Amino acid sequence: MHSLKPPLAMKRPRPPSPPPLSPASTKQTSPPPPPPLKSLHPNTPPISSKKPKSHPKWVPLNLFQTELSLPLTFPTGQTFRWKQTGPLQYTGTIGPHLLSLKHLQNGDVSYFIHFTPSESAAKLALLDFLNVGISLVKLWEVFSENDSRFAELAKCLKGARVLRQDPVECLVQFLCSSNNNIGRITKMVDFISSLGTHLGSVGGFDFHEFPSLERLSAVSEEELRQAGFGYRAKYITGTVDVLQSKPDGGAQWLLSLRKLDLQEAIDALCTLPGVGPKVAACIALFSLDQHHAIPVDTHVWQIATKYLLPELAGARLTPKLCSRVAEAFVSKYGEYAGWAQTLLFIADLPSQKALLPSHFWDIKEKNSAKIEDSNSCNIDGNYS
DNA sequence: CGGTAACCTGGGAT
DNA sequence: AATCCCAGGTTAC
Repeated sequence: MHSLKPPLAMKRPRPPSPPPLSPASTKQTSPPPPPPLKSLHPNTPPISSKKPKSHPKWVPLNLFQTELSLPLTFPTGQTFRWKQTGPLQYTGTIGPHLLSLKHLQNGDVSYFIHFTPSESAAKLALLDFLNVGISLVKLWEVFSENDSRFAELAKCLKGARVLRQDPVECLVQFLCSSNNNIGRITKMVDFISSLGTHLGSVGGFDFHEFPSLERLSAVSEEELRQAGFGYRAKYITGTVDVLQSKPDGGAQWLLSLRKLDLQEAIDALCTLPGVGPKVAACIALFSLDQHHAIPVDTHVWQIATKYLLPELAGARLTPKLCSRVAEAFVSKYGEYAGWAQTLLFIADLPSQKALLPSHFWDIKEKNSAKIEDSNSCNIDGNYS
C-alpha cells in the first residue's frame, strides 16, 4: 500500500528552462510565520519552550469505531492525501489545518492539531470533513435489513465512512486516478500538493495545504508531463482553465453543485476535460453531498456482476452499463447507496479480503456450509 | 448513438 | 531480457 519514500515525492528532471514555478520551492507566499527562535537541533520536538500556555494534545471526538474506523476510511481510496503516521493514526490537512487522527484503546477517535490559524475553526472543519452529522450505524442498519451479505460484511468492517472533502481537492485527485494505480496516483497527488503552502511535517511526511486554483493555473501541461502525469497532464491544466473561467470562480462553481440533483451535478462535472462518469461520481459522492452517487470502476463492476446483476457477468464495462449498475445500487440501497457501495468496495480490496472469512466471496457454495457464525470476524474491533 | 482503439507510465507477470 | 498486461477511465474515431 504505502510504497512511498517520503522525501522523494516524484522524480524531478532538471528544469529545461527556468520555470515560473518550480515544484520544489513554493515558498513565495509566506507560510505560517515560522517560530522566531530557530533551534539548532534539527529534530527538536515541538515542545513549547516559549509558549507558557499548555496546549491540550489529543482531544477525544466522542466518535466510536462503529461510526468511524480510520483504517477503513482513510487508506481505502477516497483520498490520497492522508498518510499513516502511526499504528492507528493518520495525518492530513483540511483547508489550512494540519491534524492527526487516531484511535484510542477503546476505539474512540481523538485528534491532534499540529497547525492551524484557529483552533475552533479547525475543529469545526474536522467535524464537517468527517460528515459527523450522518449516522453510519443507522444507515448500516437499514442496508443490513435489505441485504444479508451486507449485514455480514458490516459486522466485520465497522466504521467505513464517506468523507466530505473539498471539491477542488477531490476533483484534482480523481483526475489523476484514471486508468492508473494507487502508488502512482499517490505520487502525482503528492506532487500537486507540494505546490501548496507547507503546513508542517509529521512522521517524516511533509504536509501542504491543497494549492488554490490560482496556484494550479501556474503549472503548465509540459511541467506536469515531465513530472510523470502522462496524458493526465492536459486534464489537469484543461480543467483548471475551465474552472478559472467561471464567473464566480471555479471553487464556488464546484460548491454550487452541492445544491443540484445528482444527474445535474454529474453532467456539470462531465463538461470538465478528463472527467467522465466514474470520476464525476467520485467527486459527487466524496465532496458534493451526492450520497447516492455510485462510482463504477472495474472493482465495482466485478462486485455488481457477482452479487447484483449476475446476468451481466462477463460483459465489458461500457458507459451504458455504468448507469445500469448505478441504478441497481440505488434501487437496492436507496438514497445513501453510495455509502453502501463504499463498504462493498472496501470489502473487495485485497487488503481486506485477506482478513475476511472466506465464505464472503465464495458465492459458489451457497448451501454447502451454512456457517451462521456471527463471531467469525477475528479482526473485529481490535483497537488496542 | 453504441462499441473499440489510443493514451502516459511503471511495476509485475510471462 | 523483451513483451505483454494491467491499474479506481476518458477521449476520439
